[in-house]
Parts: sequence; structure tokens; C-alpha cells
Amino acid sequence: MDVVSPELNSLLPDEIMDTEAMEDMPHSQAHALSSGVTLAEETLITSTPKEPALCSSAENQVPLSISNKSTPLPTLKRSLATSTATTKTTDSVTGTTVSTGGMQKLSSPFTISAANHQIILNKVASAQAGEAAKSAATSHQVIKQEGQKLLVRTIGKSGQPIVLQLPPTGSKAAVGQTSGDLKTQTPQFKVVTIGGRTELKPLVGGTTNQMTTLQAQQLKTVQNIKPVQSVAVGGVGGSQFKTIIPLATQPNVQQIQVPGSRFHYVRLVTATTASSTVQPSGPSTNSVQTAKPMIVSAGAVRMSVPIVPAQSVKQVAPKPLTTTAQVVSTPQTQQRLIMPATPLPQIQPNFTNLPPGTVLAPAPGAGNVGYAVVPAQYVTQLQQTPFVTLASSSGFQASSSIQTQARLPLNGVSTTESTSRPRKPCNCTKSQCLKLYCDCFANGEFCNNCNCNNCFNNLEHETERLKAIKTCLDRNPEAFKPKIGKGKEGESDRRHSKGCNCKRSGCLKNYCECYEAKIMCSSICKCIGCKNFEESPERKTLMHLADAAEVRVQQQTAAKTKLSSQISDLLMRTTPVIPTGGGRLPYTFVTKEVLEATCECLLERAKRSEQTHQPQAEAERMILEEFGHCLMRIISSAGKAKVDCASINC
DNA sequence: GAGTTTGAAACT
DNA sequence: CAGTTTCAAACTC
Repeated sequence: MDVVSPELNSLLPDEIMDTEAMEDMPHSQAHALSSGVTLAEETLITSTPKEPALCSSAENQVPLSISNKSTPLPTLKRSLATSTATTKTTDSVTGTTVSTGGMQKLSSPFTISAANHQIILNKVASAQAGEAAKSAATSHQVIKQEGQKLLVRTIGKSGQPIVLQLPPTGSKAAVGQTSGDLKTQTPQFKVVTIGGRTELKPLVGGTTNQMTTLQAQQLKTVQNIKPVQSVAVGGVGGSQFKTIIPLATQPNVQQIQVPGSRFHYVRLVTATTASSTVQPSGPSTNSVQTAKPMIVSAGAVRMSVPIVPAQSVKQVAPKPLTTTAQVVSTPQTQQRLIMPATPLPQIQPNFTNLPPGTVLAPAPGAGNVGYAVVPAQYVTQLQQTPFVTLASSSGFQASSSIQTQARLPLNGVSTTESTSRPRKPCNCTKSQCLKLYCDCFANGEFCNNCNCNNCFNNLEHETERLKAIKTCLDRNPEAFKPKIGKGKEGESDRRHSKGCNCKRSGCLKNYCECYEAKIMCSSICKCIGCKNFEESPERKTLMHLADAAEVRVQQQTAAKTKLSSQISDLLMRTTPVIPTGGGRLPYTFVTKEVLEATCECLLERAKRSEQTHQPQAEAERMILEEFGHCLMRIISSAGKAKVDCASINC
């Protein structure tokens, strides 16, 4: 089973799983989060090549070691890290490493038992585990699948079980005690919440399968929103972080809003549906079938919830039988764990410094690809143009249903303000649009309708683009962060994060990044001869001139529009009388050109009045007089035309 | 539109 | 980190 390109995985932004904000969260809150965490349809997990995840048959367990790096684990993940080694079955195998996509790894080997429907998450030592180890002795995580339910039970502080709803397995793994549950299929959750609080916490403890009324309603609500998938990423409790993602559509495109980032992410996941790929037991017979979706309630393992059509398995680049990827899935569900067959990347960029769109789509020659992360702007582009590259190279289809969303405030600046402006096309010729010289690239955008030559800033050159992003980040981890941020605490003004270095422009031309951003230079600027400060007379003059020019343009535009509207309205309502014939003129004589010419005349008259400093009353009189002349000419022309027309019997 | 100026980014 | 080169945008004519 093809899964996630490791290189691409490695570039996934931390924000997707950034739960630092949750680190300080009370345990109970963390629990609330955990209960809402992922599990939706699929949970994406990648594995290292050396220790492949083992295919889980009905009788076998799949031990998975989730390694944890220094990044604090979020909620569930964190709790996983604190769990003690647990062995639930005798035939468990250990040692398989499953990383969570490069950016976050859990160090908790856990065992998945399809036979008894348990996933046992074992703790391994990790950097963070030290502190957690104190409570480890009393805490462990068991993800237990009871028929349709996947129970994540935390035995520790709260002891609250977390039930992750899963569809019935349908396989022979169904044990007696859960057979009843199988008949009453519970719906799948489609709400994925990572980092955000969710009230969706249907607790179905091991001793009770009852849900409160509220929980039932919540669950129902979730069912009702099935057509879309709501993904909350990062942050705590903000619905602002939610993204509505169309579900069950062909494109397999998920849009993810990363808080604090200007980027929207679209994750494209190619995976198999359970029904088409499930291998209840026995050896695999072909490469495609080898990839077995496996339901793993990985919780916060990764904010990757593939939405996969049934046919997509055929579109995935098949892996040979020797592949290490193992995807096991229960039937009749789209929930699965997707583990990569490819090695995890060695590079671990700082994901807090988000690259300008990390595309994990199968770029030509890029090898296995599981999903794509693209900048928000490209989401919009996707709406407008066919997703040709993806569609052609991976079988993905263009999505016309991807929803853009309101953007989050960025550094105190309305993103609407900062991003809604029409982007200027770049004109790069030598940089291939893969260096920060290119505004598109620097802004995390794909080139679109640009005038650049030899452009690599597109999905077709994703490999190169990713490399360039990494290079930039290596050079400057903050390369893709906005340059205009907020000033020091207490300062309301924005300021350039690095300051400018102007020498000749006096910081009063657009060469200066501060001036261009309409902010004043600050103490961190190294400019020479700066005139871009509050009291600068040159700056004030410039500002006044600019303001005056802008006002004039606005006034002229408004006046033109108003006049045009009034004339149009007047001419439409009053059907002029033809002086010669007495008949009525058809409206067709009042063409757009006639209207525009009339407006021009009136504006010219107004301008002349202004130049000669005439009083307003006089100016108005002149304009009205001009308007009368215009009308007369129109009527005259119309009458003449009608006579001419009649004479030729038209 | 061509040529020049400018300063950020990239390179050494 | 400093000096130099490269680059593309801003600007001028």
C-alpha cells in the first residue's frame, strides 16, 4: 500500500499537530480533547522501513511502536507516551515502529489485536516520558475495539475511557461478547479534532454502553454532518480553526486550517477502502491487496484523515509484495491506518516555520505519495482550475468542491486584508520561482497566471519545490513567516520583523519593505538616511500627496459611476420625442457608447469648472447645461437615424 | 517598453 | 558576520 511520501511527510507543518497550546492544559481537558481526537475515517500513520508494521490478520496482533521525538505529545499522544508497557495477548509482536509522519513520532509501541479487538499502546522511553513515567505505573492506554467501538481507556488520573467509534469489523474477529454490537452498527465519527476542544465525547465505558442524551445528540449531529468533515487543528477551543471538508467526494482532498499560518492545507490521500482491500486473514495475493487498511485509533497521532473512495486503491502506485507498508482495515468502513512503505525522511525541518505549501501529492518522479499539502491560495486555484497535475499523475480528480474559508488573523492583520488583494504576477526569469526572490514562492503561493519563465513553483515540480523550501528553511527557519509582524508587547503598530537596510531610497520608496508595507521604520532597521519616521516632513508630504491622489481617483470614479447611473436611469424613464416625426425613440439609441460619451462631456465640464475655480452653483449649472446639450444631440441623432431608416424602409 | 536603480536574498 | 553577487521589483525616461 502506498502511503505517505516520507519526504513530504517530513515537511508537514507542526501546526497540524501542534498542540503545544494544550501542553498546559489540565488533564481533564486533555481528556476531553483526546476523546474527540481523530479516528474519523482513517488515521494516517507512517512507518519506518526498517521495522515494518506487520500485517494483522484476525489471529495476529500488530505491534506498533510509535516513537516520540522531542516534540511534546498532544493530548492523546501524550497520554500514549505515558502509558506503560502492556501486553494483552500472548502472541504479540513488538518492535514495529510507526512514526507519525515524521514530524511527530510516538514512542509507544502498541499492539493491535484484531482477534480480540484491542490495540494496546505500550510506552517506551522518550524524552518527554521522564516526567510522564511517574504516572506511567498507573496509567496505560488500551484501545479496545468492541465490535463497532474502539475504546481508548486511560487508566490513570481520570480513568475516563475514550471511545472511538468504529464500524463493525465484520470479520471473524468478532468475538462473542461483541457480537451483539455488530448488529447494531453505530455510525462513524467524521469529526476530527486535534488541538481543538470538542464536545464530541460519547463515552462508552467498558462497563456501560450507554450514552447520555446529550452525547447521543452530539453523535447524531455528527452523523448529520456526514457530507463534510470538520477538522479542527491546533489551538484550543476555537471554532475558528475548523475547516469544513467535503467528504465522500472523489478528489480525496482535505483542507486543513492551521492556526497562525496563512496556509491552508489540502491533504490528498490515496488509500483503499476497507471493503476493497480488507484481508481478513491469510497471505496477501497481490500488491494492492497487500495494503490493508487497518483501523488504528491512533488518536492524535496525526492529523491526517484520508477520505478515500473505494476505487482509489487502483490509483495508488502499487507496492510490491515485499513492501513494508501494512494497512489493515476492518470491513465496511473507511477507517484505516495507513503506514508508509517508504523510509521516513531524515530531514526534519522546523514545521513551525511553514513552507509555502508542502505538497505531498505524487509529483512526477517523486515516488510514493499519500497526500498533498498545498497553500491556501492554491485551494482557491483548485476551485478555479482543474487539478491537472494531481489528477494526471495520481488519479486524483480535480475538486470543485473544496471550500475556502475565512482566513485567520495573521500577526494582528486581517488576513482578508493581507491576502485578499489580487496577487501580482511574478516575472522571475532565473530563479525558477524557487527562491525568495519570487514573491509567489515567498508568500507560499504557487505561481498562477504569472509571467515567469521556467517556473518550478507548481505541483508539477513538487520535488524541486520541496527541496527549495527546505533549503530556504535551512538557511532561515523563519523564511516563510510574514515579515510584518506586531511590534513589541504593548506596541500596537506593526513593524518589520527584520527591519530594512535601505541606503538610497530614504525609505520613502517601495524599494523599502517598511514603506511598502505602509509602516514606519523602527529601531531594528539599519537604513541610512531614513525619512520613514513619524515626524518626517518628507514622509508627511508623500502621505498627503498619496492621500490626495487616492481621494481624487475615488471621487472621479464615484462621480462617473453616479452620473452614468443617473443618465441611464433618466434616459430609460423618459422616452424622448422625436422632433421631426413625433414618434418615440427606441431605447436602442441610448447605447453604452452614448452614455459614456455623455459622461465624459459632463466630467469634462466639471473639470473645467473646477480649474476655473467657479462656484459650485455655477459649476452645477454648467454641468446641467452640458447635459441638456448632450440630450439634444442624442435626440437629434436618433431622430435623424429614424428618418434615415424609414427612408430606406428598414 | 527599455533601461536604471534599489535592496533583499543568496552566495562566498 | 561581512562583503559580494544575483535577482526581481520599483522606478525613470
